[in-house]
Amino acid sequence: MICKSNKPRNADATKEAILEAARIAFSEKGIDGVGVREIAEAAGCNAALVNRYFGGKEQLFAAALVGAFDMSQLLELPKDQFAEAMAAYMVSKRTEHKTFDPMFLALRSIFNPSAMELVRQEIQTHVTDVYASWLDGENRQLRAAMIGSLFAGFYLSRFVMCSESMGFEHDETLAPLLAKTLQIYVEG
Amino acid sequence: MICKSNKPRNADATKEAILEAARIAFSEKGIDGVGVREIAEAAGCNAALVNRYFGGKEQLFAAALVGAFDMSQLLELPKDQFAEAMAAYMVSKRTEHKTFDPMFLALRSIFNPSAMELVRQEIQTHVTDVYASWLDGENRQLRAAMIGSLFAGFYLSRFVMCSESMGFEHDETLAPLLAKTLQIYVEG
DNA sequence: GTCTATAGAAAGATAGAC
DNA sequence: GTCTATCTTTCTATAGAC
Repeated sequence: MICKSNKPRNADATKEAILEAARIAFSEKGIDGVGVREIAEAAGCNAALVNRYFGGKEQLFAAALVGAFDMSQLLELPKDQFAEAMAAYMVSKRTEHKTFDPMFLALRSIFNPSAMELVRQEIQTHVTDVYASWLDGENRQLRAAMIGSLFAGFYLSRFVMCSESMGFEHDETLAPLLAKTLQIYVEG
Repeated sequence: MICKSNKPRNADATKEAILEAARIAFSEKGIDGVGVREIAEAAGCNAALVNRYFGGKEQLFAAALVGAFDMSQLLELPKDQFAEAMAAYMVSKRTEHKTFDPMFLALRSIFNPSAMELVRQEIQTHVTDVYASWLDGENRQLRAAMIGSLFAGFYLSRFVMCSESMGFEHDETLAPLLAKTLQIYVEG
């Protein structure tokens, strides 16, 4: 039996283990679909420590969200290659169980009002604003938001709803369709 | 005080009241965000009747989903007017509290595995298949799914996440952007 | 630093009274 | 046909032992 008696351990290590377990659990089930007991168990510690170190479930979610989105990779490309590259990235993306997935982290908790506000701010600052300042021309914020919106809809259809019509066997026709769409938002 | 003693009422009327209350409650909070007690209260009856008449919460959700999607309006248009008309519809769409909204009904419950399966089938049959058979050319299923995906992403950004960048003040620039995107899927 | 134990609230479902 | 009462489970959060 593990974790039965008081462990002589490092608080930072425990805190990090809880955070990592939370990122995975929230990605998989959303903030309302997982309990602190479950997260604590995955982290190999007691549920009381979750509240001890993070103050509560909502604050744990906020901590899990910090730095989740990193857009730097794709935005290093020249603008005339972006649409095709992002389309290729989208169709090649796969999801695995029991892993941290920023898009799932955001999507699966977006209907919880408190979590939604946290997600909204994080995405605005670390996704939309970043895309907007990378774009040229008019209506950058709007076009940046449309890129994010397209990605979210795609994720929903393909990985959440598991629509047959968007299955992996259609990747070769899907990619150019996505690229054309993205090109509209890049051009403005 | 209302509904305190046994009411001499019609079972069909009660059942219908529960169903209507469920459509609104599920649209607003999703299947996991609302309890049967709350739905029963809105319907003006007792919580026990929900299970009595529908068998349980999940079956109530299934009943609420039946016939929720009706795409016939937009598909009466000629194909060369569709993209613009649908874009206009999308930007003009508003949501009110305490109303039945099919898109919210689907979206807000899609992360519940049982509800997701029901939603998936309903959308496949009554949305994607309908669009697909209306479209011409190759890859109809995929293009139809992309139209739905775009709509879902738009709904998420604008009405769920309430992104500033997609606020109503941008409708005039948003509409042509959506229309161009939709035109890609109509043309194929 | 970590755990046990429990308070307190809310949920889904059901048996049975009226 | 409708309601009351209750069983059972599950959840967040916390007090306090070790």
